[in-house]
Amino acid sequence: MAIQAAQDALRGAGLRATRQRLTVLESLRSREASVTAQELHMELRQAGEPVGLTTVYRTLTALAEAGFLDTFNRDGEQAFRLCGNAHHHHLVCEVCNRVEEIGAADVERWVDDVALRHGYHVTAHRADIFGICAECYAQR
Amino acid sequence: MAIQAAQDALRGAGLRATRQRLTVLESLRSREASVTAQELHMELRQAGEPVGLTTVYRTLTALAEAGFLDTFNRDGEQAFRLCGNAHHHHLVCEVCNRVEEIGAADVERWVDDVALRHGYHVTAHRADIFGICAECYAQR
DNA sequence: GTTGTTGCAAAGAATTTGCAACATA
DNA sequence: TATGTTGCAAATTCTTTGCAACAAC
Repeated sequence: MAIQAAQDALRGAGLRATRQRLTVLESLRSREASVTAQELHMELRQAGEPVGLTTVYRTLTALAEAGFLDTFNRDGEQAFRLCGNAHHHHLVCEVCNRVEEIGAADVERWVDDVALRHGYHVTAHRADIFGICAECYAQR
Repeated sequence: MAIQAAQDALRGAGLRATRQRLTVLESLRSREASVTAQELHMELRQAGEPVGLTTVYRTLTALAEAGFLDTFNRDGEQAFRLCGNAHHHHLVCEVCNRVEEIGAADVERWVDDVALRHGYHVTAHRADIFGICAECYAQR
């Protein structure tokens, strides 16, 4: 995502393209792992591009609501990761927090089937696999 | 779960069968929805069987670790629900928090398949469907 | 009796809110 | 310039811990 693209993305979501938001987006862009607000805030501070903790929280929440970020629950703490806009599922490394998006037509079929049988009106679903990636596994 | 069964369950997990723990188990027993520690604490207080909030937290955590409870993340707050000991997935009503356990052989196959292809060593997986149950949907 | 458990009060940690200064469009 | 945004400090909320009294085995 170039700076231009990031600006467009923000504006598309009705958000002003401020330095802070662009900084957050840029930091998320090159990242395979998910991050919490606290982690991101600290990293930006150490990188000399400080953004207030409050702003990090607000930015991550806004981006997630706009559909730019996926959210994960990491031991009570909320973690975020940039994602495409399409629906997908995840393969998460519990050691390095890397997140891979995986397609899952099989799962979609299963979801529809189960909901139909139980008379539920589906609003969302989630299918994540947690494990240790090959790299982290080799280092133990 | 009779009182005797509850006592056995606790002892099996290396936990003493105290009044508080039996009260919590009994309250979970007849419940279709998940509950948070705060909710359960309040309900017990109103029911005239008070258990300290700290104890509710500790009991729910211990029971979950022992495999008696499933845990859910309800908007940042942790919710619990009694479950069988076997592995399973969930169909969750977002209005009344009712949780139905659903088998998912299809999902298990998908999990193994994806992990294999990505070289991951699976530690856990989760597949939940969120929606509105027929009952709640009718009342809107 | 010994050891695990309880529950209060206090501490901790993540997240949200009020509000005045400020930046974007 | 008008309105959205920032960031500090303070408030909230969920959860955990220290510790002395207490209950289960």
